Amino acid sequence: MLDEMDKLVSLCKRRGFIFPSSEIYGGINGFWDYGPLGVELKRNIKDAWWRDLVHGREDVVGLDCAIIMNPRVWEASGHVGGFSDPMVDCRATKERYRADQLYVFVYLFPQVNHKGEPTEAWLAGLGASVEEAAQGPERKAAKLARKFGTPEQPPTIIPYLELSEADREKVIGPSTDERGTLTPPRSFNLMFKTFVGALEDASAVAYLRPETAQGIFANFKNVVDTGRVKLPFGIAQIGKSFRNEINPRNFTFRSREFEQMELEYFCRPEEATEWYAYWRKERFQWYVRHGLRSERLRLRDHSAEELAFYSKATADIEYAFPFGVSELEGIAHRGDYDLSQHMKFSGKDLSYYDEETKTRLVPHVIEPSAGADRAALAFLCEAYTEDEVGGEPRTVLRLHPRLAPIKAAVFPLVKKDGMPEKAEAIYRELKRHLPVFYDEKGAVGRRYRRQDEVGTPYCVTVDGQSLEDDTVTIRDRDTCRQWRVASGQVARLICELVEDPSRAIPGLGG
RNA sequence: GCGGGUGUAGCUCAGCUGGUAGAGCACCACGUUGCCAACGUGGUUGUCGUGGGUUCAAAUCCCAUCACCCGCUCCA
Repeated sequence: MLDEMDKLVSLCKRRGFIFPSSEIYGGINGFWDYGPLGVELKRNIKDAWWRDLVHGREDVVGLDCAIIMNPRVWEASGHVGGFSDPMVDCRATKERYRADQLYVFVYLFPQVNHKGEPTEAWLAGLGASVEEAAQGPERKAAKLARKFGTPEQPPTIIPYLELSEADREKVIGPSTDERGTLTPPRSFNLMFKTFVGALEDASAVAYLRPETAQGIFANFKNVVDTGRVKLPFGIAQIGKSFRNEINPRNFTFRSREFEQMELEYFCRPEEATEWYAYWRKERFQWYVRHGLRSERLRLRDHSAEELAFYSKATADIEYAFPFGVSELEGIAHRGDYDLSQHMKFSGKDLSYYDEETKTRLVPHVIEPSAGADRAALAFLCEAYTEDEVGGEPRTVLRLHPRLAPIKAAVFPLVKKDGMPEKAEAIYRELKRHLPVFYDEKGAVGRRYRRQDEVGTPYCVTVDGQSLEDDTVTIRDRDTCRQWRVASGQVARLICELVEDPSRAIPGLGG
């Protein structure tokens, strides 16, 4: 029995939504390709976001930055320095520790060794603080004390990162009784590194951006100078980002190349809390409006301990995927941290002159940062449904019509009596306005089911009556109900339905 | 990165202790059919993940490698 995620992955492959990248060469971990239907779905998600956050508003402008930027951008943002935590592995037990959470306790026991020196014990403990780390070594030291006598004084405590190479060999790891099993700290930088220009030396190193946000901050002054924007205002960007994840997992959820939809909303410091509350609510509602209606959608505020040091408040919009509750979008109140950092590193003044108060200020920023691929995956998971029609099982993607890759399919009921010709004419007319699909093969029931499986919300069928009175039926994907409309009205009706499915009015005509 | 599992047709999978690769569904054509996965007939599809080794002979045994899944780790 396949679980829900397996079924969805299988459907995505079978119907052309998502493929493993470079599959004919065996694939590559953490990268995925969107097929003919997947690209439409993802594009629709991005379009919906752009339309709602940029075109539909008067206070947001768009931007499209280069993926490769001056490396100093990532020094200012903290990605080069603090982006990755160095890790230490235990060769004996295969445990892995964060190096900054390893402390070494050095005890001196009165019993002397062959050189006449006191016996040393280098015991590593693990914890976010020295106190927390102390427990393990204390226990081991107590054991040793029975053999070598009570330690002469409290232990010397050294963070593992500060140990010399030679001293590391003396350390007994938290999970062993053997010395020298810990590796040197190794850092896993999550940024993809490359070289700009022909020479592959240190001065040519550049990074693929790990987020789109910094491009917005780096262009803040340009937009203020040229965009005729006034506080409060936002700058939006959709684009690819890259993180060399240690362990990509869960289908497309954690990929090494992914697409972000980020908004940086700049405002006066005293209004920031209000705007944070606004965007926190607004972004949650956006997912609800596009079909994540169920209790599987959550809004979770970060606790004080969880907050990044510069953030005044952060909330995650989470979705209960089959593989667990995971983040779709984070809304962060980042204060003036980012602009201040770039002022410091670039030496440029990024403050804003407020005409109203006649003062200069560094705006605060609210950052709703969403993953387009994660949204696509959530919408697919939410839409995937198995139900019964006339006693037969059916797989249907109940995607919001605005997101559906194909908006309507046009069928002749059977392939004769001029029905195909009439259906094709309707198809061509519809295709001028919307992505639509024509199919005349096999039984009509099978064609309906095929469209259900890829989420096509409406099917238009030309039947015997169509040839007499020039009407056709429109079938609704979710209810399988049909109603009859004049064929000349089909295009307008489908367009309206895609924008607002609640307008469906069965009973027009007959 | 570590440990465990898996990899055979487009999808789901069978293929035993080595002996000429299969099923269901899907897909295509023709006929039939006239509104929810119908039927008949015919047909297409695979370097058995990849590379190497053992063997007269490897989907099957061994080694390596890649990918996916689960757990650990990580997720600024």
